[in-house]
Amino acid sequence: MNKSVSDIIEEFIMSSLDDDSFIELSRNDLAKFFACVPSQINYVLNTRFTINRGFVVESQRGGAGYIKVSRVKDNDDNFLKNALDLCATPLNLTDANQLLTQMAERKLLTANECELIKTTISAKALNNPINIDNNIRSNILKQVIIKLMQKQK
Amino acid sequence: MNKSVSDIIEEFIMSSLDDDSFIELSRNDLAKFFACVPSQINYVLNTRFTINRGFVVESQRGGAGYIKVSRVKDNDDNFLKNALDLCATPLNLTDANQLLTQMAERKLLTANECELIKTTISAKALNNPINIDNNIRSNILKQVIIKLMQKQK
DNA sequence: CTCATTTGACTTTCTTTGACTTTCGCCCTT
DNA sequence: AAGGGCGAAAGTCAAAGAAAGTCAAATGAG
Repeated sequence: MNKSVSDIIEEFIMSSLDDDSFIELSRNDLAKFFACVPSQINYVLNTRFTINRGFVVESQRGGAGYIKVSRVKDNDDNFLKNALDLCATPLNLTDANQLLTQMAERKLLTANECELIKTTISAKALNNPINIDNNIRSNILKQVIIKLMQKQK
Repeated sequence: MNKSVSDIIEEFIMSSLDDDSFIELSRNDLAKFFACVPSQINYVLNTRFTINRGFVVESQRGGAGYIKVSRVKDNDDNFLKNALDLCATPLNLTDANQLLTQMAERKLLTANECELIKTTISAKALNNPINIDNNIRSNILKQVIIKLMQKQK
C-alpha cells in the first residue's frame, strides 16, 4: 500500500507524540515541510486525531498561533469511551444526571464537581426558547468527558 | 509555545504586580523597552488587564503622565453578586471564562472545577443550530453562581 | 462509481503598526 | 496672577499582518 501525504503527516505527528503526551505545532510550517496546503493539516487532524481515537486538538489563531495535539487515555475500563458514545444522542436530564453520578462513584469527579456540573445541565440552566435542551445537554457532557479523558494521564 | 510580544508584556506587568497591589509605569518607556509602538501597551492593557480579569487601569496624560495598573479586591459576597448581575445579559465566551478564572483565584472554585465548568460553556459544548449560545452561557453561569452562593454560608 | 484526498478561495481571530487626537504641566508674556 | 502656547505624555481607531479554520470543488485510488 503506498502512502498518501495525509498518511505521512499522520505518522509524523504520531511519532512526535511518542515521547510526550502532547505536541505543539505550527500549521504553516508543517504544511511547508510537507509541501502541501495548510488546510491539509486540518484534514489530517480532523480525520485522524479525533477524540474517538483518543486525541484532543486545541489551537489558537492570529499572531502567535499554534495547534496543540494531545493524547488522552481512558484508564477507567472504557467507561469514559462508552459515556462518550452515549452522548452522541440527546440525553434527558435524568439520564445525564445518572451518568454524572456514576462518574463520581468512580472518582472521576469529586462530589462537588459532580454537583456543579449537574447544575450546568439542569433545566434552569438550559431552559431556552427552542426545545433543544437535550442536544445541548449531551454536547456539554461530551465536552466534560473529553476534559476528563485529558486528565487521565 | 511561542509567545507574542503582547504575551511577554503581559507577563512583565503581571510579575511586577506580584509584589504590590499596584504598579505605575510609563507607556513610552515600556514601549521602548520592548521595542514596540506605544499603542501596543494599550492593546495589552485592553485585552489582558480588564475589569473582568480583576484589574483596574488608571492613567494621566501630558507632562507627568503615567499608567497605573491595580488589582481590585472586594469581598466574595460582593463579587458573586456582581457576577450574578453580569449574567443578566448574554455573556460571550471570553467574558464568561474570565469570570470563572476570577472565581478560581478567589478559591470559590478549585482549579479543576473551574476548568470543568469552562468546558461546559465552551463553544463546542453550546454550539447549536440557532445562535443563542450567549444566552445559554449566562444562564448556566447564573446557576453555578447561585449554587456557590448557597455554599457560602 | 464511491470514498478519501488534495487544493484553494474565502473567513475569522489575534497582533502589530502608525497616523491622528486629547490632555496636562510648565513656562512665558502681559 | 491669568492666560496662552508648547511639548510631552497618553488615547483612539482603523488598516495591515499573521496565524488558523471552513467548505466545497477537483482529483485520484480502489
